[in-house]
Amino acid sequence: MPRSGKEARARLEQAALELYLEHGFDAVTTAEIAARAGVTERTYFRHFPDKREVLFEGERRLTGWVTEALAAVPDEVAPWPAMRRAIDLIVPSLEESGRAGNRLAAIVATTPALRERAAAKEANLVALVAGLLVERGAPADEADLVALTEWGVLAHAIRTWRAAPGTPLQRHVDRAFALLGGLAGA
Amino acid sequence: MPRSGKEARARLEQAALELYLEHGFDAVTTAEIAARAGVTERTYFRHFPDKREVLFEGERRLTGWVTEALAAVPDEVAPWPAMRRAIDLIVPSLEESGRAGNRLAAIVATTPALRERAAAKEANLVALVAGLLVERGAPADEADLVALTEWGVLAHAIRTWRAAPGTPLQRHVDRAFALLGGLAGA
DNA sequence: GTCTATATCGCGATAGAC
DNA sequence: GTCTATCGCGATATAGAC
Repeated sequence: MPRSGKEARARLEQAALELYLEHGFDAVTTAEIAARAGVTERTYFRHFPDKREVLFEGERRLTGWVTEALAAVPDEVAPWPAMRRAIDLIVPSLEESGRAGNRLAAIVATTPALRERAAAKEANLVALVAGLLVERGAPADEADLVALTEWGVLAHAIRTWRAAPGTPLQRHVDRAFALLGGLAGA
Repeated sequence: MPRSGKEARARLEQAALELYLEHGFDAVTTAEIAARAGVTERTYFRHFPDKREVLFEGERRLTGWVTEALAAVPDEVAPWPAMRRAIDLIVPSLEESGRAGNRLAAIVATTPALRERAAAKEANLVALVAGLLVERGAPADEADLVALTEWGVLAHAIRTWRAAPGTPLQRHVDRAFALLGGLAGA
């Protein structure tokens, strides 16, 4: 058996995803996940703090994308358009991970405990974005509002995209921003 | 000891709030809460599905306020201004429950498990609002975006209000909407 | 109301990896 | 040899079944 932590971690992720899809989140025990991954239950908890977290590795990648995207926008750009540009930058990555995202969303949507975790992750992301905007020189007040609103728009666009996957995500994003501009500007 | 369910429930709430404040959420067991409330642990779980929910009774009241407020706005009013008016209607109630809200926010902010629950509650509220807007005749798409954005603005205003409690909440709300209008409209 | 499953975590020992 | 991941065992508390 390979001793490298990475492999064990990857096998645990894979095993968890399969089992959760097969039997539903609630019907699966951490012991079963560990068994399928070929490690002990104790090892599971060394890699992941609880039964849920194993599903949110993709979310960690997302935080990386957001950070990079915002860093790629010149500091002179004001918070609102800066975040707007950052969103355009991460849209292609989001579009690529569409399949995996859908599969995950299906499990999460049906399980209250997972929806809680997902909601918290999103809140953390918004807080992260607000912090990054403040680092760029934005007032805390404005940074908070911009992060909250624009991330909300992106999340909304992703939802409408899932409902109409034929259209590119970027189109949905543009449409959502235009709609909001018309509503909030008046 | 009164056997009426309501009283027991209220004592459980009180006991939980005290114990969580005294020792922190993690250091308190449901058995201790039940003991202080003078009931058995089993009774705790009859009233609340888990260790966290006992803290979110206020949130339930909030959903009631929101529903009533939206119902009080004539159906002819378009989604965005309707929600805007509904927010103005619930601001006084929010302002009254300011103290309790602050005490609760302090516990929640320091405990990841509670922040998860709070984030999920907020997401549920947004979904509820979107549903109500759809019932009023709004397209699902627009309803989702309006609920998300305007509730976000309100949440933002509550945050800035907590940071500057001298100013009335309504002032913070108006300011936040004006700020968003300037940002998103351009 | 009792009983039990199971998620979570602490600790000392062991065994691959470098 | 020194890490560091894993193992094996045990303890506790939440949550749900009967």
